[in-house]
Amino acid sequence: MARQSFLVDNFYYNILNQLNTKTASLSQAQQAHARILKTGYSNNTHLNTKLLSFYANHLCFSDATVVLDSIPEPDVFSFSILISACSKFDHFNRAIRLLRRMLSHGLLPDDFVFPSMLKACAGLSALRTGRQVHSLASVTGFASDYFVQSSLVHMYVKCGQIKDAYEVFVRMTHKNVVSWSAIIAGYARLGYINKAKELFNEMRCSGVEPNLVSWNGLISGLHHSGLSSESVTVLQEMHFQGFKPDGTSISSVLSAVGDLKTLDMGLQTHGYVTKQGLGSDKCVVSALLDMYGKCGCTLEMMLAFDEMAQMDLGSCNALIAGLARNCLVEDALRMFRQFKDQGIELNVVSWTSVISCCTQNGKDIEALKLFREMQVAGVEPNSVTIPCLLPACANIAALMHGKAAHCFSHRRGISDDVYVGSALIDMYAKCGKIGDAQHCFDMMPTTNLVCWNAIVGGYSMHGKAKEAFKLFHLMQRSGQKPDFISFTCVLSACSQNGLIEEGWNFFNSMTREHGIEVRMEHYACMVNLLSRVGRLEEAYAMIKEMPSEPDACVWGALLSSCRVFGNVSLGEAASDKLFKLEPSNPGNYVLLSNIYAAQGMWSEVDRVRDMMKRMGLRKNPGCSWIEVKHKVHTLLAGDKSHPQMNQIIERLGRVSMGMKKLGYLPNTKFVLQDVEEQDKEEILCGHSEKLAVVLGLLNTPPGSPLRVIKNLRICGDCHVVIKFISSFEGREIFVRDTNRFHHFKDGVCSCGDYW
DNA sequence: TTAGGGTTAG
Repeated sequence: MARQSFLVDNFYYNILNQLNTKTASLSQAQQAHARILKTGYSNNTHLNTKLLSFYANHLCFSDATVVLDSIPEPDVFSFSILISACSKFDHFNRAIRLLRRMLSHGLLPDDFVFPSMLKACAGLSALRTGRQVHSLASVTGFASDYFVQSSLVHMYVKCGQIKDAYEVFVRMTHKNVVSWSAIIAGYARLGYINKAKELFNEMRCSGVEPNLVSWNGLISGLHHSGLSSESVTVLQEMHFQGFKPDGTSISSVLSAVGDLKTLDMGLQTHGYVTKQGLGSDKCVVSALLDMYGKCGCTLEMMLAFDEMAQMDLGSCNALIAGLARNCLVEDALRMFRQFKDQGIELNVVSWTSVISCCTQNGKDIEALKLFREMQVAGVEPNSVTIPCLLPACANIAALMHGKAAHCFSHRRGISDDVYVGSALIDMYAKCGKIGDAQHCFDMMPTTNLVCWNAIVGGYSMHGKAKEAFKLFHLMQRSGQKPDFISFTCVLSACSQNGLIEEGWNFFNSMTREHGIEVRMEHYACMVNLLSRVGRLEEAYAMIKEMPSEPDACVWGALLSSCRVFGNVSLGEAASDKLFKLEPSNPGNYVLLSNIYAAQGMWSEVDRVRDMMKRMGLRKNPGCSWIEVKHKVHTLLAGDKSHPQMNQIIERLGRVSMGMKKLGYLPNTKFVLQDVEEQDKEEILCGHSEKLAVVLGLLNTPPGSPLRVIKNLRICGDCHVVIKFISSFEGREIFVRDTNRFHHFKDGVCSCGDYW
């Protein structure tokens, strides 16, 4: 008996020794686990607790869950070990799932579980769950616990609910430097600089001296709220007060300096980093690269990267982002591949950076390929990756890929994220599925400005002005103030629908009622609106009164309508400006040429062609064909015995010959047949600039009937087409290029295989 | 096993 007891004790201590968190390896722990199961010790509370703790602190959450599952009646302590580890290592969703499980066992959290739970809610910005945890803490009497209160302040701050945070804070009977720092950082993070500074002084008056963390909280808070120059000032003040900036202070400030693009200060800070020996701090180095990248100093950035003492993933990511930021797309992709080939374990930030780089530079297919590669590499996309990927789906109308990303977000529990939700709304709207966009919006538990703008913009894109206005007003009633983007959306809806009165109301209320400065895009919408209804002179007057020099969008809007309404003189005026602003854009020349063609001014058409030749631009024969065909349409609709008819048909023949040489299909006969049977009209063109012409054909004045186009086959810039889907309601549209095929019918898009 | 500050992706 005594011998057996000795063996048991020996076994027990051996196992405990094997589970010593500091010295044991994972395989040792797994061996110990196997021995426990084999020898029937799986009911031993002490051993199970040790195992749980080991697995949880080594991030082996699935093994830890197996242990928890094996405990017949797990107690609060078992749960709290796992929950606190999940919180500590940022596995916040898992922590919340565990709390729910714990509650289902009839167990209530204690003063150890509550802070971990609140940290998880803070990390996820999960306000609703955070409030539930707060209620539970009140009911169970833990809401007055010192640690719980500090965690509550932090949770509300991270969820952007500063009033709730302050309410908890003022009720705290014992405020220490931790709670003070949390509330100060909170106010600073939300941009309340005066309140943050006031609280900072109040803390000192109450006898609590700020520490380095308090200062750093203020600095980073100000930077995050966009008050970068204030954050630099606070750093200087902190230095003056005798606090030596550490790596944390410098990382924040370097990021702020980058935003301010104050290279001088960046160089000085770099000097401080070297002098203080902070160059081995990984965050500081990443921030340094980021600063150089933001200041456009890619060479200095590369140099700083090469000088790095130790290879660091964060710095690799900062380098990729810096190259991408400076439009060095190929370099960014090359570095990414190089890091991968070197065996550096790229993380979600690396993959997201490079995907975002592709999406923002027109490499949509590449972005989708990288996303797939990322998943094959076993890197889990997150709530930042999805909003970076979705624009690629939207740009090429890859609805199936978009839907897959939606399902993925749903499975991973990130579809509630405001950025994911907004990107989904935008993707569905651009793929012609406004109903699905609305559904996504309706399903969002919390909405912010970005979500509202996405849905208002979606309806606007679809030409559904009434719905766009309704949501715009609903947004304001819900307490969300509109910004300049919201106004661009509603003004765009007005311009698409020729709603002059509403357009002026929105335009005038922007500054008067909302204090929002009118930007170039708002003027472009108004000029577009006025010109599309034929008020070309008014549009021109507005352009002349603009406070800043109009850009190509503004002049382009006028020129397009000049073509529609056949206004030669204004068209020439707009073209003159556009030729200076965009000398290499063939679309502008084509539009002017169209205006001349519509008037039978063929010598002028030739003059434009010569201009293009001189600029080295090739006018695609497809444009000429459309241009002439348009003229034939117009004439046949009116007087078939028009005196210019022969001239036009002759020209059409010449154009057709030119097209034939280049492998284009139509000939005179075909076109004339086509004119007689307008329902069978088919337009073929090659590149995106021609697409503008095709769309221009459809861009008839509001109120006039749109010509019916049954089949529209376009090769090129699909994104532009998708924006116009609403105009094609009830029609079939084919969008093709060498890699893919899209078919739109009744606003529904189906795509062919990509690769 | 519990609370506050940092860089790189939107």
